[in-house]
Amino acid sequence: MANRRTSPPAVKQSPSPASPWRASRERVREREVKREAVIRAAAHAFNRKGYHNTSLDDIAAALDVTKPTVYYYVTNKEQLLFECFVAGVEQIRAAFREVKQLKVTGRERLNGVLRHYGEAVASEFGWCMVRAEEQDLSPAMSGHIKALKSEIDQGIRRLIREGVQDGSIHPCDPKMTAFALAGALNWIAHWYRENQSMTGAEIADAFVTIFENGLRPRAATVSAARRATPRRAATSRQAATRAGR
Amino acid sequence: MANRRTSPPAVKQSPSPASPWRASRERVREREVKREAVIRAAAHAFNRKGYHNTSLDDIAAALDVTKPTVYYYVTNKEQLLFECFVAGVEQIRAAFREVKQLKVTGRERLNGVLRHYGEAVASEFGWCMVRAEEQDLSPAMSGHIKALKSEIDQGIRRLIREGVQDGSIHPCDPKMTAFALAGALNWIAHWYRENQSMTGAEIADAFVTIFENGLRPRAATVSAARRATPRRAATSRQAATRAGR
DNA sequence: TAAGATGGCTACTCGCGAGTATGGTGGATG
DNA sequence: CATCCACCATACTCGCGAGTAGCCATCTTA
Repeated sequence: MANRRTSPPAVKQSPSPASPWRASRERVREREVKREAVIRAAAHAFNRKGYHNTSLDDIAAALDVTKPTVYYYVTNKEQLLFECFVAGVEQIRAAFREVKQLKVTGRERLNGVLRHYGEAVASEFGWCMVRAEEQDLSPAMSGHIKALKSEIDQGIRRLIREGVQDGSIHPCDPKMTAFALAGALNWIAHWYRENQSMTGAEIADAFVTIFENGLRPRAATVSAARRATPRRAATSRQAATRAGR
Repeated sequence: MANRRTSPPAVKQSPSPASPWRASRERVREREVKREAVIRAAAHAFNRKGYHNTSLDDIAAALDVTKPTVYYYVTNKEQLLFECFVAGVEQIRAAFREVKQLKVTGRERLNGVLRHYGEAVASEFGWCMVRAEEQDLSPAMSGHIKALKSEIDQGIRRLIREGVQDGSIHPCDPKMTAFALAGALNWIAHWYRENQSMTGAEIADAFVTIFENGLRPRAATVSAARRATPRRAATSRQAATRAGR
């Protein structure tokens, strides 16, 4: 029941071009594409108008189809929200896995996760991930969501503890600090919209810099000269995180 | 239409104890008490179950009355949310007024506001203040709310700028910093519930400390010794904030 | 070309919840 | 005592939106 992706392993190469299975596999793939389009349309609508103010007719209209068509791909509205949530959270879990490899200080690993976290929140699934309310979902799915959220929270706390241990993070209460950091990033979903002057990555960078420094002025080590080139940290990061640019 | 409190100036002393107006004034006062009880009950319900999952029958039941009674005191559900929002936001505006008097550094004034802010978010109206969605309200009220939110945002940015100017705050982008700080505090409304191990004030204190220090370790000035007595700031503050430092 | 599978649409049901019409009670006022 | 008003309940209306029943078109496979 949980896994409805009944598609076979689905190798990419087609050994016999005229295989009678080709058309069938093509159909399965197209179905999955359409299904994902429904999820994305839902995320987009939830983003703009909120979960409760979005009807399935709205979502269907955005796809130029009718409501029963949407129900052909998902079982109900609740599941739609859940899938959006999972899509968003998966980006963050990936960030944790990625960072786990690196052998740097705890603070740097934490920063890496926070940057991905911020980007994910600013992405199209950010709203759903952040604002999926337990009250809006059945107990079963609410449990799933709470577990996933807790996993992320614990992961952040762990990174904080490790950073404090290795001296790269100022001594602090891991629980409260995790709440503060995650809260600031989560809130991005409330005010950020595409077509803003900054990208999600830029905002995440800015936040990480703020968290690092704190409000109280620093000694001369990091002087005001840093403000002129705040992108320094960013550029050195780009190569590390997403193997690119 | 906007101001429905038609009660007269309502002086407290009653010159003629047997005045024929006494009963009338008493009634007006009782009506206001009941009206506020409705608002509080609504805030409580919104807090627990969310705005959309709370029916006016729920609110009425919590007060042991019926729905028409609720409608006798408020015009509609939307106004109910709006009043809760205003009640929450008023606490924060009060914090700004209070802090305006003090002649201390910008950072200290900012901290004062942030502490009140955090307390307000953790209070019973916190949820409504933080989560009043523009989409759930009519354009008119949505405009009101946006204006009030913007006022607070601008106030925080101003304090940050002043702190940077007087050297009490590390140079930073006021806009992004304000978003980060307010976001972290706003998020408290999502996870904090009464009967928690910490009070709202304690959480606000913890957050302010985290913001001040930042993640990167500080020089010996503020050493790990601070961690042993994190409540120091709290107790010394209690007398300060309410009734003025 | 027949038979089935797949995908989609039209046209419903149905419950929930916001908001209301109307009537009754009890206390203050003449 | 008659009346009026404040307050509250019973018993509705009514629209919206989630979810469904059942039919039609098209494509696949034999």
